[in-house]
Amino acid sequence: MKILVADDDRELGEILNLALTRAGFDVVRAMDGEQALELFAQTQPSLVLLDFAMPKLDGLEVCRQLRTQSSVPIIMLTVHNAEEEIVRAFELGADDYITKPFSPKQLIARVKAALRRSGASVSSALTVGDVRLFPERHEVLFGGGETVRLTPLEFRLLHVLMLNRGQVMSTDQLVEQVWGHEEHIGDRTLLKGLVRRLRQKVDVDPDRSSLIKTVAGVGYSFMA
Amino acid sequence: MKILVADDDRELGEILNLALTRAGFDVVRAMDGEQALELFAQTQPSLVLLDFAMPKLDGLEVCRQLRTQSSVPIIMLTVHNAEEEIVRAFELGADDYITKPFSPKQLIARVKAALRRSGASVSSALTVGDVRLFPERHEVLFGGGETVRLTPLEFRLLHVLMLNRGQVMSTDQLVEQVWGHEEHIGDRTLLKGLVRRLRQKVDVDPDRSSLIKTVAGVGYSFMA
DNA sequence: TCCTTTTGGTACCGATTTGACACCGTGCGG
DNA sequence: CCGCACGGTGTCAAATCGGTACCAAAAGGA
Repeated sequence: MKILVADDDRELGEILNLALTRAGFDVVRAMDGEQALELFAQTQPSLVLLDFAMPKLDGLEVCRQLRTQSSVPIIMLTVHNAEEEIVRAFELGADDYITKPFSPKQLIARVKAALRRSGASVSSALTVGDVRLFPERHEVLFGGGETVRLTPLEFRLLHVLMLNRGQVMSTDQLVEQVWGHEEHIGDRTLLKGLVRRLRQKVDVDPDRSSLIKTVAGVGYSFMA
Repeated sequence: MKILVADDDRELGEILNLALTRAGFDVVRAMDGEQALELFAQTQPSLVLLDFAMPKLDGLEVCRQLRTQSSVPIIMLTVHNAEEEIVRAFELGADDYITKPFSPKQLIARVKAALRRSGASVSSALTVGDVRLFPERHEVLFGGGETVRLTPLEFRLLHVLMLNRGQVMSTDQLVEQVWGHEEHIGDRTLLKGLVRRLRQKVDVDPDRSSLIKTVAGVGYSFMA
């Protein structure tokens, strides 16, 4: 279970890191607000710990922006007696807050509680190489950050291929999983067309060989 | 989400009433301690705000009696420096206290925090970006302050979309959740019409792109 | 009741997506 | 050398999809 920690205080960050790691979480660290948003998009954590005071973008702004795209649990870290900040944070959709200083024990308890409340709304981002696919958003993101618009069938094909990365999928398997039913089995024409259109969108870099490898006489596989 | 406010000070009560209503809560008012107990039994609120000084039964006594029958969150309202009262209130099972005078923002934050601790769903008001939705009133409030009235179906659609912010909801999912059951599944016509009407009301700023993003071939998602 | 609001439904337009054809080059076996 | 199977490409028509306008039925309030 991944947790994104956004805090510019190196020392505090280390404490958080240690406590969370010891509790069995994977920690991803951001040192400022911009980086936090970036890492969120990349890593799709299950929970976010946000410090209020941060360079570039402060915690409130990060919170606001995260809330426009995700309902991930957000816990704010704040200094004592900052009522005003806390109120704003709740208004912007934060789930909880912890005042510094706090005990690691308390932190873990809050984190677990927030995760429990959020149910199992874990994001299932699929990453292969520098291609990331978000099923719940129907979106594909490249390492650089560019997104590609895919049609429903293109998306399903890519999804299937990425779920089975490295493995060769026979044409029949692919046809069945993409189109869903028997009628088209045995017909390679449709798959040919679809693979072509998908390659045009996905193979951004014309130098490198296609991400979708053809295995002659069998089918296709994604990446090597 | 209902909140019982027990306070004999008419002016203060109005402030409380307004602040809570604006935050999306339903307010039930009691003018004295007896009435508070009575209304509690009748309306079963999710939280109780209790003034210390009240006719018939004072706040402490009401608190004590409520605790014999319910674990509802209780927040006491007290004048400044009434240490003794505060200690007694906690002993009798109060969850939090607020000293008068207080800001509406602070009040809301405390109320939400108490509700959250109690395990109830945080707030009935749903905020995404600068759009806030009030379930009970079938109304949305924008950052600027303008409100828009929604019809029941429009409201349900927006509610579902906001609850799943950032995620793409398929047309079938939406149809099922808005209309309730199968009869209409597979029919996009109704949804088209509803989305259009909702957009007309919600997309106040004609410059910006619609808050309701259409994901071609799949469905819609709510973004700010 | 009458009038207003809300909802269901039809028709049409333009854009996108998809299915389907014919054709091309390559590699292989006879 | 020829024919053939296979995968890739160009192209295009048909189907689908989303948006809009408009209207009629249904529901709700005064």
